[in-house]
Amino acid sequence: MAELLLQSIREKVSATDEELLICKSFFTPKKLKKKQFLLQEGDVCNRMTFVESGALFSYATNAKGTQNVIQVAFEGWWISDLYSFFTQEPSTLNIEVLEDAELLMIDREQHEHLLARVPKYETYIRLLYQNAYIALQRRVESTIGLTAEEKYIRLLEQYPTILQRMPLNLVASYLGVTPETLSRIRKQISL
Amino acid sequence: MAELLLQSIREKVSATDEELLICKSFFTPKKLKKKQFLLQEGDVCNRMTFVESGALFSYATNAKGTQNVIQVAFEGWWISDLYSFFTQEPSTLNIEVLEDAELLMIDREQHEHLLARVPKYETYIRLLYQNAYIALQRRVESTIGLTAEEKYIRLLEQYPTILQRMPLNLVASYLGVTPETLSRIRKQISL
DNA sequence: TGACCTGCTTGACAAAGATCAAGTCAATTT
DNA sequence: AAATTGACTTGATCTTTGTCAAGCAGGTCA
Repeated sequence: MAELLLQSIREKVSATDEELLICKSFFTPKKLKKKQFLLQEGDVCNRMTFVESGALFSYATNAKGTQNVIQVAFEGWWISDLYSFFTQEPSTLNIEVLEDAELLMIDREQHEHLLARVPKYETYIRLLYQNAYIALQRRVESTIGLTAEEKYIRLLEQYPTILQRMPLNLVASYLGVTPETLSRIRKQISL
Repeated sequence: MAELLLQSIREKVSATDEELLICKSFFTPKKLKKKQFLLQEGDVCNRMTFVESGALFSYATNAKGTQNVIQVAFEGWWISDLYSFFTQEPSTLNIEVLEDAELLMIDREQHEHLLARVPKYETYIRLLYQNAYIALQRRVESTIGLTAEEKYIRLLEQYPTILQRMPLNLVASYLGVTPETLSRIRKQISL
């Protein structure tokens, strides 16, 4: 049940079968159903999670009570609140299941052990962060520099999957606009 | 001339003096004056840069021709266009000097060599990315979820330095608002 | 079957922020 | 000293987006 994780590691580093098996042994599987929570605001995030199948999303709730979608993770991606994970402070995020999911989880201690024991794992994690950072920076660029319509079009181009698998109110929240505005933008574009 | 870099490494990992010297030997120093460019849109970013002193900022230019500040790097921080650095595609960003700066630069080949030769360096880089990712995620959260005024106040709280060392039009651009709006917000708050 | 969600759309109106144009003040240039 | 430039502010107006209220279609539940 860790095919995707091992594949993800192999894509980024050249690990031996033995190293892969060691990695695998550090993870705990878990299944969650749609609408269940992997993390709730106020709790400490004590695991990093790899999505083997299904989909999850993380969001923050602002002063007005509106959800802001921070991240969406489909199969093959990781999700967690790294801030809470590393500081051990209570999280300000919720992580909710979007589609029934099979997960692989690793706690902080095991993560540290694995980093020390398998250098290839450290390289894998470094490359993960690197790519995640680059992707986020592009998101910041489009968030601060584009109109709602431009942001939507860019999302369509870059992550068409998101739109096929997420309800539009979450897409709106990911873009930082209201569902009404997104609805009007879509109408506008289709004409 | 690499005191800050070595200090930054020591803060994150326990490296021996020998390891630190090896790291240092892989970097090339360079000085740039205010308003000079470290990278121009269209060029490939072939170095990662550590700021020993001074300050730089990176920005993208959108369709309307407005600058969008992506990152600001004061002494002790890194700056580069990682997307271009790793893909070797032309950059869409400019990196400009905000205050006369002393830099330490490493090209991609040297970076790979150093990662392979000094495992502590890899750990250092991993932790850098990790922290940068966490910080960016918080920026995304405030960018999509808050009003202009709330964003400004949060910036004041989290990075008061930025406001003391950056002209307000760049702060506005960092926040994704016009200089006029920022000016009115500041007036509003001070009353 | 009917009541009830959920996801999405539409309309009227309000608010936030952008744009355009002008003006101030201090620092720099000539 | 006069002219220029850069950083910032102000006012009037326009555009974009948010808010509130309502409605609809499809799926689910009892």
